[in-house]
Amino acid sequence: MPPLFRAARQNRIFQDVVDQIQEAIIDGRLKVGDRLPAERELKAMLQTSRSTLREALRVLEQKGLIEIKLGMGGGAVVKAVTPDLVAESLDLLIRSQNVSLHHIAEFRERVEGDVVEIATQRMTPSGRIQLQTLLDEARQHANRGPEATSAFLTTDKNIHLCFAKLTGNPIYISVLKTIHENIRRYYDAYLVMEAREMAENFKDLEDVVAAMGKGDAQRARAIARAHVSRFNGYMKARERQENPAAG
Amino acid sequence: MPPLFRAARQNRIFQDVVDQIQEAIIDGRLKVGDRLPAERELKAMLQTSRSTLREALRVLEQKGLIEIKLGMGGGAVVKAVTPDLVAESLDLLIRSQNVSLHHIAEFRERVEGDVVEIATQRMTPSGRIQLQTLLDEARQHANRGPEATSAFLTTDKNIHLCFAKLTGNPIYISVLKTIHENIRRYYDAYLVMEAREMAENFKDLEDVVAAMGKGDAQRARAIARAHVSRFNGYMKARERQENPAAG
DNA sequence: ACCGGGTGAATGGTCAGACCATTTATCGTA
DNA sequence: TACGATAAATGGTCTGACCATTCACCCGGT
Repeated sequence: MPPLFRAARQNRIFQDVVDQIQEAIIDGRLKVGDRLPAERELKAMLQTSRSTLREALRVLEQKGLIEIKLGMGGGAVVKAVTPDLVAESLDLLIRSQNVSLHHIAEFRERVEGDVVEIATQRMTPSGRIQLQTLLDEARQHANRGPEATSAFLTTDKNIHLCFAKLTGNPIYISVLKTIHENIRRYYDAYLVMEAREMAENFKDLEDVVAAMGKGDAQRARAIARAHVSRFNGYMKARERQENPAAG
Repeated sequence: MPPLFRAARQNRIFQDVVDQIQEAIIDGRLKVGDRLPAERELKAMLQTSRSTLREALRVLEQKGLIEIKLGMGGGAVVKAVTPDLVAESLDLLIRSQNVSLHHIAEFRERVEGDVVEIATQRMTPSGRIQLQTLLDEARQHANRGPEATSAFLTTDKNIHLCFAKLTGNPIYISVLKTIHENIRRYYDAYLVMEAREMAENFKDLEDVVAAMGKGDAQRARAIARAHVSRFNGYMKARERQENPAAG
């Protein structure tokens, strides 16, 4: 077996270290949960200094590839890559005002429609049960009125994520997770739903699931898209209240 | 005016430094193009050591918030936040999740359709010119036959990215960039197009652009989707040749 | 035998100071 | 004036030390 790492050489040595470890993770020589050698060992393996090595570890940590724990028995552990970093970078884009809520909304509207369409074709018995459970949950929150807005939104999100899981396509799952993480910030900041709005939205969800149950993918798609569109409408209305000039 | 930075204190000091500088960038106290003080000055301002400061700079660089240049007159310069990091992290996610070509293809087929539909509604004069130029390029590659497969694929990619830019939605831009980067890995590995296939594909592109020119968004969408679907068909065929059992 | 606290070792986090490599400005000379 | 040598500014790397946190182990008391 070849050694896990070779000596690091390049203009920026830490970049070479990053590349080596990242490669090892992506092609599976390092698996999730594996622990990297201690810094003082690694620096010997890579024939570099500890500061250089640490800069590399910082980058890998920021990329979400490893997690570093303190103290004895701590160290760098290979992490499962999650949509978190995508969400974070999207968040940065949004906050630096290069992406607006409108952009996310436009994207989401179509993606959610697609997801529901595919999910309908791949419905499973256990999926039916999960959706029914989530739907019951949503109904209860909706009945409690505006004070339960946050709880309702959480269940709403979980229903959409359940659709995504039904597609079995990890891209849809990651993309939808990312969107919901980002969009939720706006909802929490601005959105308190009126009882009527909650009822409307709950009915949307109910209708989507019903259409999915009948295997009517196109109808499910259309309702889902309208559902998301309605949500976006609420947000636009709230935005106009905040900043009428933008309307 | 308050000092730009305060002394850094927290469990992980470098994290505090990252936060401070990031805040300064996001809320506009540091603007794009601004140059940060030299490391030896910054470390004094933040009352920290140079190694700690440098770990923070590595993180900010990785986040795409600053760019660091060597030599005299170099240093850390605030960068415009671009969708690149979103694309990169999405890429990481896809690569580490063993996402199959099938998953990418399924996603791409629908997204490309959406993109073309939106782009049609937002066509610009300069967009028309760019597309026409790219189309001419593609025609030339197609005429050269199979040996020009790679060049044709590159132009094909550029045309799709041009569609994405026309949407004006950075999310579509980063998503499409990522998709093409990932899918290209498969194409380069397997795909050599026959002359007939290249001709078919070129005609698809020509038809899409024509429909877009007439403002027929739905027709453009349908052709684009079929175009991508055809591409995916080629790949599936090639996969079967490699591994008949999977067919 | 068991429990609890103390203690030390492993490990990441920080620091200080030196030197190297790259880039640009400056100055002197042809 | 033009060009080349030189110096200064700046990031990149290295070394070695010490601090802070965590956990396993051991010892003593019950």
